[in-house]
Amino acid sequence: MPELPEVETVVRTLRPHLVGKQIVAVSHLDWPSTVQPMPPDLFREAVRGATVAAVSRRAKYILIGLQGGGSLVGHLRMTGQLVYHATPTTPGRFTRLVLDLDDGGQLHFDDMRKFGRLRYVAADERLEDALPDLGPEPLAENFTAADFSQLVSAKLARRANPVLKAILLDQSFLSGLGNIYADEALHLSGLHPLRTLRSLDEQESGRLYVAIRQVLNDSLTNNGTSFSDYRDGLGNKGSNQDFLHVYHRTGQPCHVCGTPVEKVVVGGRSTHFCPQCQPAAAGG
DNA sequence: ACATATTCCTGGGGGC
DNA sequence: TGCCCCCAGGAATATG
Repeated sequence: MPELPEVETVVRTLRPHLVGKQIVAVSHLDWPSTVQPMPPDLFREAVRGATVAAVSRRAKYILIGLQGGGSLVGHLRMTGQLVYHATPTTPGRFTRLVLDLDDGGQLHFDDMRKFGRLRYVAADERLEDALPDLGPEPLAENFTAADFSQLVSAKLARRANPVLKAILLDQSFLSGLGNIYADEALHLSGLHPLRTLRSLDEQESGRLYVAIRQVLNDSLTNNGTSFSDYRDGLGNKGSNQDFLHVYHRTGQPCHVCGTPVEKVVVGGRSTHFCPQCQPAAAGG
């Protein structure tokens, strides 16, 4: 599942191959929902002739800025892959969209499950209006422990008290974490996923902040987690799946204490934790 | 405000 | 071998 480190890796690997290139045609588009809400014909028309000015990331969104101010806003969801091919390549079984570039290369959007999107946002539309409400970037240099603590306080001040797993998945609270890194961050910080936000003391909040940044940075170093479908912008796997501590390790020994990893469902999401390293709050 | 269910999708795994 | 069922899950949406 592409989360912040995976999307950032895609952006970094695509950028040198896309910036300055002109999109000469949309040569394949077999799933209209991929470019919704714009009808496929209008998408082809809007994108044809555009030149890529920049490739960046906001939360789990891939932003391809175009000269003239338009943008392509991509989200890989579960199984999406945005891959640059240096030479024309026959669309695969799961290729939903192909952009032909003026260097003879192509940008393929492959997506088995069809949840991914690559939307065109016109120059006269505000990019922030095209994106949902998104919390801070956890890896931003100016995002400090104090900022995180403030974020928690603000949430609590609104009479909210979600469980930790749920709040870490809430993109409007903090952006970029998904199921893998939420579980990994809670394990690294020694916090049970069903602890509530209000139950955190200052030290635990600090540990969680450090752990979030640690698991994301570690995964970036490993080019992301290729647990199943994730590939970078050149089609290569990451290696962070070899270093996960709890995610998808149900029943296997905790790397820290040897206790079998447990799995529960929180908010409809499978949640993995070590009952020894991540004790439940006293009293339940 | 939060929890839960539903929708979108399809490959793959478990059960028989 | 081959069904059927159900699961995986990010995010939007609806309902309690």
